[in-house]
Amino acid sequence: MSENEQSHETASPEAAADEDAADEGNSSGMIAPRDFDIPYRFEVTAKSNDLHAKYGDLEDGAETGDIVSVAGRLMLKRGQGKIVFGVLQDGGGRVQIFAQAKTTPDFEGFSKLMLGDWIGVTGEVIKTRRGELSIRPNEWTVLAATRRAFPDKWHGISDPDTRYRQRYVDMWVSEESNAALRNRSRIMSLTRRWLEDREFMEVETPIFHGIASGAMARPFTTHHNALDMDLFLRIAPELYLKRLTVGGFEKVFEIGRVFRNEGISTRHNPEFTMLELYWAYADYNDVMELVEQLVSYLAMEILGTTTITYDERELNLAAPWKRATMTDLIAEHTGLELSVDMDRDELAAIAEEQGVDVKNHYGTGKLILEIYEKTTEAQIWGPVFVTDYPKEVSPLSRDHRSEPGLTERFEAIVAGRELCNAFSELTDPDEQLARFQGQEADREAGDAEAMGMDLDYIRALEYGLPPTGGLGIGMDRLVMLLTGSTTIRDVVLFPTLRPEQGDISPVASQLGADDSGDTAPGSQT
RNA sequence: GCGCCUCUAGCUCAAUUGGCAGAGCAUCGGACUCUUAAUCCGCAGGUUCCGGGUUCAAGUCCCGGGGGGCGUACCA
Repeated sequence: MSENEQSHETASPEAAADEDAADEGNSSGMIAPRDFDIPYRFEVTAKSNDLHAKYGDLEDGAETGDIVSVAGRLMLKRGQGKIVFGVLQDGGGRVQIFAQAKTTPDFEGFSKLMLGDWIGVTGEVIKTRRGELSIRPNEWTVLAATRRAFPDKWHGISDPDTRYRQRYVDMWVSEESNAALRNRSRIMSLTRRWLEDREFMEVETPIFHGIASGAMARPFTTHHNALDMDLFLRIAPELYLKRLTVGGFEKVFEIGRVFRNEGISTRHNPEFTMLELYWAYADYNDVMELVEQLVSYLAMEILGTTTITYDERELNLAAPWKRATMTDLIAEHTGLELSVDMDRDELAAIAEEQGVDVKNHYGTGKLILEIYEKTTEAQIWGPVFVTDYPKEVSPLSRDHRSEPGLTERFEAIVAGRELCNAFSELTDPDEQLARFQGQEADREAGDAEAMGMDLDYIRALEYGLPPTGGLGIGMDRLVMLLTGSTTIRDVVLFPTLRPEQGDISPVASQLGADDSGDTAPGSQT
């Protein structure tokens, strides 16, 4: 690139003499428009963290003669008369800009930059006498002039509402937010590569489903006009992925958004990211090994260790993880020896004693699950593979090879929370049909989350599904674990919130009052 | 859904029993050639979330509404 493209002796910002705008600057946090020539591109040759890595050992006062171009946001500024110290933050970190009056073009303009302005700086890598690695600008240019005051340079934003609504600011002023969100991206990327290295193939299945099935949850409903039909946003990709196994894709996975119309909490966002994986010829034991290896690999890559601290407690993610059956864990935590073969009413009485709200249609399997969730699950720090779930609560899992009434299903519990759900898949169409019918009965008994009957899926099974191990991992929760986040909103870029009311943008308010109300973009079709 | 908590300047926070709405940072003006949240001097900045009520007087108390947080229920 030529010098002309990125460098112009920056025009002094002619603050608009508009008095309204000036008033705004004080009362609303708005900054009057400033007049800069903004280039169309800027050639960056160095990132701050690379500079620290390369030049960290320079002696105080050293000059390198090396010219670099950096770009980012001006986060701090310290005027010192004929020197201005700026701190530029880019995608990697921060580096100081050492601007002297005698060497800096338009020094006056530089000293008037606002915190939050984007700038591009070209200059020599030096270390100041006081030992701070710096760029001494030969050229600089504004890349974006902020129209809004940045948050407190020390405290940042603490109001959670503002952090989630204005993530684009939170990301700059909260290092923890920034790191967690970047690590989320790395975890997704590492997971994909790890699976691809094991010959799993990534696929994309429909998000619009005619039937809400594959999990137990309330769906979101929408409508397609041309087909004049209601559709559900998927609650799980499971049944489509197993159709692909029927179709001969032996190792498939999907990482995608699923939608559940349920409560919002520190562990729940209405849309969240699920990894599902199907592995022909494998069983749930194979899947357990895969999970513990994947998670310990990710911990090593992200944190450099498998011994992590979460919620102030230590957690060892190194493989292999403990395996224990649900009933053994209940016995361990409560002393209760339970079995799906017990008398239903006897079990119901025990469940009531444990505080379970027993419904009439609950069988022994559902009662055991309820007792487990009430007494045991949250107590498990883990990681533990909880195995052998009752058949009654596992409509897609294959019967246990040796334990009647149970299935070959497991969940991994880490820090008292479900991290994944997996099983040896049910492959028999007659049995699957019977399980769906059981779900229909539950629905009629008032269970709004019962699984929908999917006859095309039954037809697919009629063509033959080989033995298959399947897995679903809540990726948001995995990211929480590996980033130390105790709320899912800290690992979701834009968590679901109620829409904001009122005057959000003074810039938009300049539009005619008639235009600003209910005419949302896209509302006309 | 329900319960508890919370909302004050652009940001972070004060304001005693109900008694003149304040500070730091940012902004604006000034000083300063090695700062590190620079420092120093000065100016300005408010629908105390919204709407009612009680009171001589409401940021504060009461009622209703809204946003958010936490817990709980459902769930991953």
